Amino acid sequence: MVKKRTVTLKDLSQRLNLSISTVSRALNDHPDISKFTKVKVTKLANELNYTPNVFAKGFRQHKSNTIGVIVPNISHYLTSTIIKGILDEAEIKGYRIVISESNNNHSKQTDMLQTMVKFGVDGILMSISKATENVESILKTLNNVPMVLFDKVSNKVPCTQILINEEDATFNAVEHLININKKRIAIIKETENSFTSEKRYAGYLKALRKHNLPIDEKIILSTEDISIVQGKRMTNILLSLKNRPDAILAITDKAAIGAIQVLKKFNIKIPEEIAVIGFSNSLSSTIIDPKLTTIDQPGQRIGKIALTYLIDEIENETNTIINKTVEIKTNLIIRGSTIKIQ
Amino acid sequence: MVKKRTVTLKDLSQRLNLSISTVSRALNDHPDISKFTKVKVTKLANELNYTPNVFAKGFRQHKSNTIGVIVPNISHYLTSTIIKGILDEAEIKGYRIVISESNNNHSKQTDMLQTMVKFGVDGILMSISKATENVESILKTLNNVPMVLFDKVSNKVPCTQILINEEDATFNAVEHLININKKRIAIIKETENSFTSEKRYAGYLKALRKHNLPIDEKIILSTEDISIVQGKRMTNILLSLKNRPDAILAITDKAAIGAIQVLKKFNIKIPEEIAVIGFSNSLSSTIIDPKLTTIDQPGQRIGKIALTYLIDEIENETNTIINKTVEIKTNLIIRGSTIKIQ
DNA sequence: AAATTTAACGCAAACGTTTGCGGTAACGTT
DNA sequence: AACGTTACCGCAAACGTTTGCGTTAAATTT
Repeated sequence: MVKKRTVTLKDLSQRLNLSISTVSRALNDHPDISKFTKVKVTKLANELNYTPNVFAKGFRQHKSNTIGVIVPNISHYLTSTIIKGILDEAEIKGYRIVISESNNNHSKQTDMLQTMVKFGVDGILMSISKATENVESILKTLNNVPMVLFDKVSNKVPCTQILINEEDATFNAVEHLININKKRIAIIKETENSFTSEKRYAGYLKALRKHNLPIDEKIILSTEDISIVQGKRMTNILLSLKNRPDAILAITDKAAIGAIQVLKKFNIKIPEEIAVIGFSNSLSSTIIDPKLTTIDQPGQRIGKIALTYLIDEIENETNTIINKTVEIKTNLIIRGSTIKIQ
Repeated sequence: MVKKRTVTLKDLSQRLNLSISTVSRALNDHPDISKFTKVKVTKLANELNYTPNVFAKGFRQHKSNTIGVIVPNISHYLTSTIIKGILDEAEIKGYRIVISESNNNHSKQTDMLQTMVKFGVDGILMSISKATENVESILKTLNNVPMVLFDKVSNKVPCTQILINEEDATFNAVEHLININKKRIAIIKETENSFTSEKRYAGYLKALRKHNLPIDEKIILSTEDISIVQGKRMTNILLSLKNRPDAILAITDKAAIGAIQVLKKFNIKIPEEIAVIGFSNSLSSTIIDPKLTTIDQPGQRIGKIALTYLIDEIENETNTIINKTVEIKTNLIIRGSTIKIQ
């Protein structure tokens, strides 16, 4: 089977006795071309199934209509949901999406960035790996390609950032716990180098202070990698305290699920004895029993908005670095882990 | 901030008093070039941070080093895991991955395919949308670009297919149920147009026949969209039977989880009264209580293997359509929903 | 010493598009 | 009648790379 020759502008021009430039302009709806030739050209182009050679095009105009997405781990539920939003919006706007995973590895992240820039992406959408120290290296390899950060962001990087209002979100969650009469609220968070975790922690503190609740270091637990097993471990620690908490706010659904599993193991009544709140509204949060009260992050919206802002920067190339922060509202989803539902 | 001029072969050639072609050949390790000039050229290229213009390159050699991935829904756990495997392998082999979602929409799938081919991908990795009727349209738009199918495949499309051994997998699952002394095993499957569902159903039938168990249409249930709610609905139907099953094999973890939730609601003992098996080993399967016995599909391996085969076809362009089927072994993960664990 | 081979390099075309510039008619304006 | 406009269209260069072919000088063979 021979590789079918693709039809080019030259082919069209020869068949129509027109110049290549005229055909090109006709297809691009240039004002210099008469209505008559335009329809003639587009008609034949359709018939012959002409498609412009993207390489020649990109080559000429230094534009690929492609944007690169870099995430730590694509199989995280929120991440894949955000990507879904990005893909949807990209299709509408006529952009292609190339994806890479950084696996939370900083040097790999820089590599991916470089590969993408070399590849000629028009812009970058990134959720940065934790502990991204070397911000300068990012900017250098970026080489003026516009970028917007989402989800995992860092205010150290000068570019627009799409993130949920972490602080408000946890603040509301804690107030919800206080409303159901909880007075000793533990938190399971990440170690300090996580930007989002710190924000959430700030919301936690703010709520406690507002309601004049004591802040007890004993029930403020941090872990490096926040997973189900870590959630279990932390919960075991909390249960070993003489003065147990009456609620656990986990910075992550996974940790919250680990917490619930441990509480169930010890036959501790949820939410009567200890209530639990997670963060993300992941699939699992509706599967665990009792269902998990959690904070919904609208993944698809985040993705859509991030891409919208990026394309805006690309197409109105102001060539100045925009450094704005867009906060997305979240929603507290109240379920059985905080309020008994019959 | 001015857009930095990128350094080209011409720049290198001028600085070195060499011709462009010599520089090009030197960088590509052409035998015609002396060792001496080669090191001279590569040295300067590194110093000036030369990177070849991908557009010019792709333009010249009609190769993009990019492969397109089309999946129905990226936020399905197995799908995102497979993509993870693809990304890993792509990085090793030096390929870029562009991703699109078909949303199980056939015409959209054709569109994506066309966009990617136009974009100049070197090959396509696809998990086809259900009810892909028009196979010819796929082949036509494919235009000789190699493709391999994974996960959701179709033997109607002539190309290599990577899939798990659905039939064996369910066969083993059913035998496991029989081993724990279950005699009346229900199945919740998809309607006929799902290739994988039919394969799994075949394994179910095979196991029943082998062990001389009756096949009862009443406990063979089909649904269009196989989700948690459908799992619940089907389970309610099963429970309304005079002659209830003593085990439920769901074609999907989601449906199995729906089943467990309904069984728990009616205080039916799992697995003593009714055992449950799912399919996929999704995250949720370890979160539901009791944990779900399920069939593990090694997503990352599937992705890795699919890409490996595709690249093989791309690089040894035999130009003949390869039509082989690669079956990946699965693993039955036995958990609390079939065997009581203390 | 002449002829042939070999090693190393340069010339220039080609890939398909876009676009600045120039050209030619036809038309309208003084 | 001479001039300026306008509407359309073509010429040709340019983007950066690869590659067939030609060239030259040195090395080798006869």
